[in-house]
Amino acid sequence: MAVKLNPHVSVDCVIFGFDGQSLKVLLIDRNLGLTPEKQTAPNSLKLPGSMVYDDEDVDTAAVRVLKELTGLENIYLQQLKVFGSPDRLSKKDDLDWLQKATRMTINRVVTVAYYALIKLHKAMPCEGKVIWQDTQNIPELAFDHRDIVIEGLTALRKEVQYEPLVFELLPKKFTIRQLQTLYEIIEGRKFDNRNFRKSISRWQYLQPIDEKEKNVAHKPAQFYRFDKRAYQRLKKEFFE
Amino acid sequence: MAVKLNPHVSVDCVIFGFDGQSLKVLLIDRNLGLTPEKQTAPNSLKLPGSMVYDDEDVDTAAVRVLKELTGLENIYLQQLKVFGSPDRLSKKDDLDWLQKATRMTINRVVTVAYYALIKLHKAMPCEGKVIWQDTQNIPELAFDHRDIVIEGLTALRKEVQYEPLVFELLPKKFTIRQLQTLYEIIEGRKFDNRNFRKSISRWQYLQPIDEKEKNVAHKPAQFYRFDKRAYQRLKKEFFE
DNA sequence: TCAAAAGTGTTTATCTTACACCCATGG
DNA sequence: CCATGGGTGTAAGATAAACACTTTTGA
Repeated sequence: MAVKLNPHVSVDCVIFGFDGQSLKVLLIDRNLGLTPEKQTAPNSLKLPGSMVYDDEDVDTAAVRVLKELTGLENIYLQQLKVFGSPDRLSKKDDLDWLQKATRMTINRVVTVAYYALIKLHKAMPCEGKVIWQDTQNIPELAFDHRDIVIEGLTALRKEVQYEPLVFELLPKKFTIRQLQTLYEIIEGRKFDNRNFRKSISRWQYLQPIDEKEKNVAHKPAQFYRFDKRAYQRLKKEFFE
Repeated sequence: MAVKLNPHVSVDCVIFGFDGQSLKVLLIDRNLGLTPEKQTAPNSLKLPGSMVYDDEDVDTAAVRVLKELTGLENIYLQQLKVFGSPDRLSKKDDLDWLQKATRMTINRVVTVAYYALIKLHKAMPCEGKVIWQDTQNIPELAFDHRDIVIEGLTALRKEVQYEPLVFELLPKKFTIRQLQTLYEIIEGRKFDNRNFRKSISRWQYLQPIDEKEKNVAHKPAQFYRFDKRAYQRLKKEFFE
């Protein structure tokens, strides 16, 4: 076999956000700002991503993509899966776009997919350039990015059972109702509010703060915060 | 930035086996069969792996490595994690070995790690060429392979909680005691035998067969088998 | 005073844990 | 007949699930 054995390596990020009503995923529209004749048809939406630079750690590349796009650092970020099929670039439009965008001759890209959780209200720097797509309804996307998003949703649904990931999606202060709604959306089922409150009342790292809702036409809700230090301490104790 | 952006991509497999007493991981000794002056010092042990061929799916490369090494197909195989630090090849011995083994000039390799579960008694084809290392005691290995093994153990311990992976490690017919021992080793804790039997008695996919132990100096144990079809049917029903 | 969401307890069923003895076999 | 591991049940505590009314606020 004549070997070249050097595919390009990229990272792609499935970035989740929660706006209070639904779970969203961040997509980039390749056509924004282009004249119609230059636009890519028909699947112009893609995940944010980048080639991995020479001498750059793969995980670091994912952090860089997040930073460049949202301006945020210290974001919850996990490797999801490698998508390494040789026919990932089989759609001609995608391949053309990639060659133009990178100004390189590219035959193959192996991508490392990540998923990230952000506090949506904080990520405003990227406003205008991006689309927050509802996860209930993911359209066809560029490359195999729709598969990647679905894989990300599956991973999130699994992990949320064992890790307090929801607090990465909620604002710093939040109500029990917001917390419950988020769990309901991610898990795709409803909870009894009393039983929900009972179960979370055992979470010592969930702490009421000295503040309530204002200007609401009903009994104002107590705000809570996630005490990350307490969580890490309790977790450590548990493993001893 | 002057970009080359084309690291080599490899796969490495953490292959677990269970011999009835302990959990083992398969390692390759690079020095076997070499004269002393040609040997790599001092960490000659490595994980089985390969470069990903041009036009070869990354997952397929992992399947190929398993097939070439053990002769086995249809092995339980999962992506574990990508190890993509640029200084993975920082040990000079490792880099030298790699250049010789591949006959290529290589600066960087991004590897996709997998973990696999095999029925140890079946994997005899690879006898002699490999070492089955006890997972209680993983020595320093080539590259970052020790980190990869530890990551594999962590993933196995987590997954075994939610998926019936143990049956991939046990022979086709096995006793409840073997099953319990395997869980105890993987999870690193002891179970009460009565409570263990009670909990697994609910597993409809665990079926007694018409055979018992022979030639044992005590009451012979009942053999059981894992009914994969039943498991998949029950799992499907559960999600509806 | 009404509408709207917040917050609160009890009962029942299920699951988990702790614990001790008889059974079948080979030597 | 003895040594060895196989196999069995019960009671107490913890957890999960079902279910309805009062409270506080703004309009």
